[in-house]
Amino acid sequence: MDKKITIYDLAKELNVSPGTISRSLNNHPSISKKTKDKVVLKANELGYKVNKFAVNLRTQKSNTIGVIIPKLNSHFMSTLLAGVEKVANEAGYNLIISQSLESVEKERLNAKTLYNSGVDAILVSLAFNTENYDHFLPFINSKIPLIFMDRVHNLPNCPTIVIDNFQAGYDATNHLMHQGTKNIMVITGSLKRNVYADRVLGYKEALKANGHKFKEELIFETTLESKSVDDVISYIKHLDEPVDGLFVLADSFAAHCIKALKKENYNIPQDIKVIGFNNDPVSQLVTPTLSTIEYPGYNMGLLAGESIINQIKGNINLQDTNAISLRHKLIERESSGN
Amino acid sequence: MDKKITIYDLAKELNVSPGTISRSLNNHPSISKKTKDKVVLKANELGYKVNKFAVNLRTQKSNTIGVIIPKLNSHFMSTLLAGVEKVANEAGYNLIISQSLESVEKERLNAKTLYNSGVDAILVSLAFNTENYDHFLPFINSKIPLIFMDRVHNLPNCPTIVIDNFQAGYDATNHLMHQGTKNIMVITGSLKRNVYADRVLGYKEALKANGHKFKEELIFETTLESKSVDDVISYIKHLDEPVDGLFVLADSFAAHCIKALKKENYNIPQDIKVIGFNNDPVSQLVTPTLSTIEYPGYNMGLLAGESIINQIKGNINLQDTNAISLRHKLIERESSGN
DNA sequence: TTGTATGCGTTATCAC
DNA sequence: GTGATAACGCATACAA
Repeated sequence: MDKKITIYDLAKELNVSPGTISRSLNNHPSISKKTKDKVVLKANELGYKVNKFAVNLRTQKSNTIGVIIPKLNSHFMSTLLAGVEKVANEAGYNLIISQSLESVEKERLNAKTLYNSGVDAILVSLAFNTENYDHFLPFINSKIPLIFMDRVHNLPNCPTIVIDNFQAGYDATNHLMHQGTKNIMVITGSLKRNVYADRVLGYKEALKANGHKFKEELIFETTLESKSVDDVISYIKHLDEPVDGLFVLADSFAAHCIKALKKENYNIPQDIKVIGFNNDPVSQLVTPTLSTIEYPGYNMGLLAGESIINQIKGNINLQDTNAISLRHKLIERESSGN
Repeated sequence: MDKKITIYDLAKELNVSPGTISRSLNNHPSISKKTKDKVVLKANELGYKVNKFAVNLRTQKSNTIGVIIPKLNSHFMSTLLAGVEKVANEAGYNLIISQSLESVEKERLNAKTLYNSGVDAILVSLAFNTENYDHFLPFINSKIPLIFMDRVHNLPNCPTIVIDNFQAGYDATNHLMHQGTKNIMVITGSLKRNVYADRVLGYKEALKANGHKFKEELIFETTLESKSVDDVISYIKHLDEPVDGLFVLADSFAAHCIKALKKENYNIPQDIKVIGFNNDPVSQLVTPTLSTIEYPGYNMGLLAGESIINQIKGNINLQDTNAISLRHKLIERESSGN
């Protein structure tokens, strides 16, 4: 375990050539079973371990997949990542994970670092404020597979994995209206991001379908961080026409809103019906329990992992899989009940 | 952006030797500023980018830190990781993250993979059921820095970063008793892990200090997964002497317990006072809000990152930092009130 | 089926 | 202050 032993050592030890050692270890078809067995045995005996650095240099591959996500410590993201990790791991790939912390600058830096690290592929979920996508060009130009997950953007040859946010927004809004709400406010994250923008579009469409008029002042854009709750509440309190429905595009923030509203003596769901998004564990733990849209984070991760590995290995038809859309589901709980 | 350009290309282009290029790019002191500038300029012009694979092979370093944690999708772990990532990133290190999913087998596999990947160091938080630590030996023998975070074990030359779980357990129990509880039950994760075992020790000590007798049947070991809540509740219901205090060693599980108890018509905190652990966001969102022990996950991550990088760079005295203990804090909320 | 030889792109040791 | 040159450890094209 002290000195590093190489294929040359094995070669000397067994009186064969280094090439034979290399081929044996890689299970190359042209090597006799006898030789292979001999080599593998000796390798184990001497505690041989391939030098990945050399392999990487030789093959110009790293067996590594880069990941850029906004935040590690959100339930959705870490669940998604757990899915990616599972698949990647089983396929023998390592994950290099970096977070943009919702800032383009950091995202740009991360992209550069990952590119320079020589990742074989990259998985991205965009930051709140990304509007320019040039930092992904190196990957595209170098034909390094790039897949967007959840927070996506259309770039040539970059598949996307999403849910139908438009339909989900529609479903949530529709549900609230069926429960009798007339004046539904939407609390959203950055509208630069498809996940939020599309849900808002769905919201608008649902209003229309139910014969309601869209009012700009009922869209409230925020960072969805807990500290912003007060802004939301005071905004709600000062609206001319009282809000009776709240569509919050993240469960964790919805939970904070519910808590703050209760403190202000609003009854949920009697005064205001609330629906969230994500089916975060917290949605079942708040009082009242939170209606929400189920969001298949883990499956999204699995799928992203599988897709990117297929792309690395080249066994995929890009045309076929330009956008994968997963199924969402409305979950009715107490916060939107009657 | 098409063809990869190397230091040889730059050398030819500028009529100097590859060595000079390399030195210039690495800001070697023996190179004249004039040459350096010239080289850097040309490098940018041609879009030169170092080949990390070659650098790694040459230096036998990867600028990469491996991480093994039980689960990505827990608030504490992802927060801790966010801290590590921040430090590592700033220091130019990449993180290769893998999860054991609370299984030794997977942990062992991950360790092997990371070792073979040639990580420069490794950060570990142990799985529930790890009892044999041989899979970490290769790192120790190869003098690859290894630091345990939170769920730790004492191995030679492997510093640990923890909180004082004994004291925290003591504090939590003591608090409950000061609130008037007489019969406190502990819901714990695997007692093979220091984080849980030490808290239970603290619990026992607090009992003793308050003149109470320890009863074995008041320790309930579980996976702390939400599906196990029913077992806990039915156990509680069938105890001879009614439980009036609950010390749950994870907030998320405590939240589930509270919910289940309320469903069984227990009043919290009147019938049973509850305290959790971690100060997970959910602790502020449940009703009643959950008393807990603040757990500095992010700081732990920062510290782990800093320590491991110091160790990689060799500027540290191992003796001095064999165990770093961070400060915890009791947070009193409604669930343990009067 | 196996051996030989070269190159992957750097860094580092000697020279000069 | 700069240039040659030899590793680093492996995979592979070409020979045999």
